[in-house]
Amino acid sequence: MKPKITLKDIARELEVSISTVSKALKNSEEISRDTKDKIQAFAKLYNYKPNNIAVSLKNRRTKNIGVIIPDIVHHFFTTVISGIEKYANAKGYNVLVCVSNESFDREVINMELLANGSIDGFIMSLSSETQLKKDYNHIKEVTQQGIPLVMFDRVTPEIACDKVVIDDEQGAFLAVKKFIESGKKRIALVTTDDYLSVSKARAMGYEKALKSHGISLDPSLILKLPSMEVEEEAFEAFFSDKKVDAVLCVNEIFAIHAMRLVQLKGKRIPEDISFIGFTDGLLSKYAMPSLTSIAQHGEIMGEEAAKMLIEKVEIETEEEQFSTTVLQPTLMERESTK
Amino acid sequence: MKPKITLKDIARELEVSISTVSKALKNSEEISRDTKDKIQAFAKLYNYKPNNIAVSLKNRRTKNIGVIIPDIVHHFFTTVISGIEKYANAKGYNVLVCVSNESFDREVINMELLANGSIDGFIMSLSSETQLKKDYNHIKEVTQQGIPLVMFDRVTPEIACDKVVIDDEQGAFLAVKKFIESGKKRIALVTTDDYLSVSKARAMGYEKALKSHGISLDPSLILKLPSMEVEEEAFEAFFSDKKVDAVLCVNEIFAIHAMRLVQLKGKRIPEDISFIGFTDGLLSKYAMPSLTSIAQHGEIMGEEAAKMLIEKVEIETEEEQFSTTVLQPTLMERESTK
DNA sequence: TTGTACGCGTTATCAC
DNA sequence: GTGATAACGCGTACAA
Repeated sequence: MKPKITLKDIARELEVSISTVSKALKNSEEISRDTKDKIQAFAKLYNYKPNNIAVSLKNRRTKNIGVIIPDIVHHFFTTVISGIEKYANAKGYNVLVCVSNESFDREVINMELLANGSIDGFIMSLSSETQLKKDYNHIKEVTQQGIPLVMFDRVTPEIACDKVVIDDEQGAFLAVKKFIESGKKRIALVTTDDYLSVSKARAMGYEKALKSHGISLDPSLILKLPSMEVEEEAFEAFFSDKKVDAVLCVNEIFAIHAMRLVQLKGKRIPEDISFIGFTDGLLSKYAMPSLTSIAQHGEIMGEEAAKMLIEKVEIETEEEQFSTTVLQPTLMERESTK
Repeated sequence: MKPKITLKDIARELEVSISTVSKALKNSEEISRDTKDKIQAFAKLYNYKPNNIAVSLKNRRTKNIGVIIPDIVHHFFTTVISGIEKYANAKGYNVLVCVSNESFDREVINMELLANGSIDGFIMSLSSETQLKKDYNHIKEVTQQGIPLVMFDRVTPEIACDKVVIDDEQGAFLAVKKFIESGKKRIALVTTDDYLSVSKARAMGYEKALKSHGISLDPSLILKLPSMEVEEEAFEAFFSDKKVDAVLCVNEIFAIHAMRLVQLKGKRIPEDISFIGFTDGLLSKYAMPSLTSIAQHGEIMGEEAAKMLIEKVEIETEEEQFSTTVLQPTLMERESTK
């Protein structure tokens, strides 16, 4: 009920001009000690704070950064947001989060909305639908307008911008290597369709690791799900059918699910069958048995992305110099392997 | 590269006035078909979109809503955000998420920042530190400025505003009732210190259920942790010491942890000891055995909060009529009870 | 030392 | 039918 006070209000009340007030509050040398004191005291009393919107309009800088992610319920993305928030807040930026919900349309709508002045730059990870359609026009428009963009995790070579990813291929490689070194022979891969950039890279790491250890690839040991949804029957069929002694899953949910299934069938983990999953989240940590997993270091990824973005936002030059930061995954060994 | 085009640019290019352009793009009747066509075509060609910041400044409406949560990595809060986003986006609002990280100072900073014009209203859940300090001045200031506020989950009677909570007491009551009806006698409670509003309510439901079934309260069966961090030794001590046949935990992490512990001690779940946890998240669903839990319906909570907020934001009247929506928790029965 | 004037991009009112 | 003007709140170059 006491609306925010403006420069104008102070000026009227103290019978000075608006610019005097403005300068006084910035402690400008131009203004006399006396008037400064008077104005500053008054401003503090009424708790004056400049209106962000007006400042944004004037500076053409919002101090907001827009984050577009496919999903907020997945642990990995929330850790990335944490990292972004941490760095951005420290630099005085707010974070505007929009969720595309894996939908191309929502991604487009959100980006267009935010691009109209609400933010100084974007950090985003592609929705699966976008990766499927391979339609990146909405993103190209944004970059053409000169709005800085950093992509993370789910990226595409079609867009020239800064990127932060983990070495997914290397992550899968490490996992398979671990299996082989502990004597496993029939190593399965549970993944999603190749249109997801990360799944593709992980599949490549899987193949490469087998090859480099002289094990030939058996395509029947690869289970490809159409999306990130767990499909009960597919799992059931795959695991009753195949004889495998190790399983690499592209996310922890697949892994937990599969572990459950084989345990119900009376197999022991890790003696009969070992498991490794991507995404080192709570599920991995608290699973029974706990799941060895490939940490994607989401928080670091977020910090790094925010750092890259803010650098671009605050720099003046027009030079188009983009870089890709590749973070190294780490294998977190737990009970599901040995 | 090609900076955003403005009304002024169009006006200059087409040699008409700015106001003509503005009206033409709003399809005003005042403007002739011809000029409208010309202007609209030009605008579409150059992909004109009004600048949100300028519109906000003019309307004193940002179409942004600020969300302040203690933690973004916890599943419950992300489901709430999902619900908020869903409803808010449908109504044309953006969601600005800030994380207080359970810190009083960050909560204050974030609120003050957003309150200076960046948002039309707040949705928030108190940080634990704020509940501990019982200092709500930053929130009072915001409401006194006339900024609408909806609190959810962790609320306080000290602030007059709309609220959405679940009936935590009832949730705990349901859980304990379930235990008793399946023949359990020595029912433990694993909770946090009382300053967390929800923990307090849950403890009350626990006591009430025992009492109403003629079981006397045994304080030694209550384990109080100082925070939401798992304290290994405290768990260890509690579960080797006490003889209990059922455990209610105020969050799923406590529950999973405790289940792990007793399983390693050779107890069978649910035959020897049953478990129920709050927060029906992924951990509950995928635990071994899966955890019976009290669903807090975060998404519905978020939608409801967003609905209440946007109603207040869009209504003109000054009447101070606040309401509290109490959602009913649901018991999701899984393998950890029977 | 203080005040005037202008611009950021938009919209609404009023005059021509 | 079209355009000029003021206003939203702020900051700053320039004038007094």
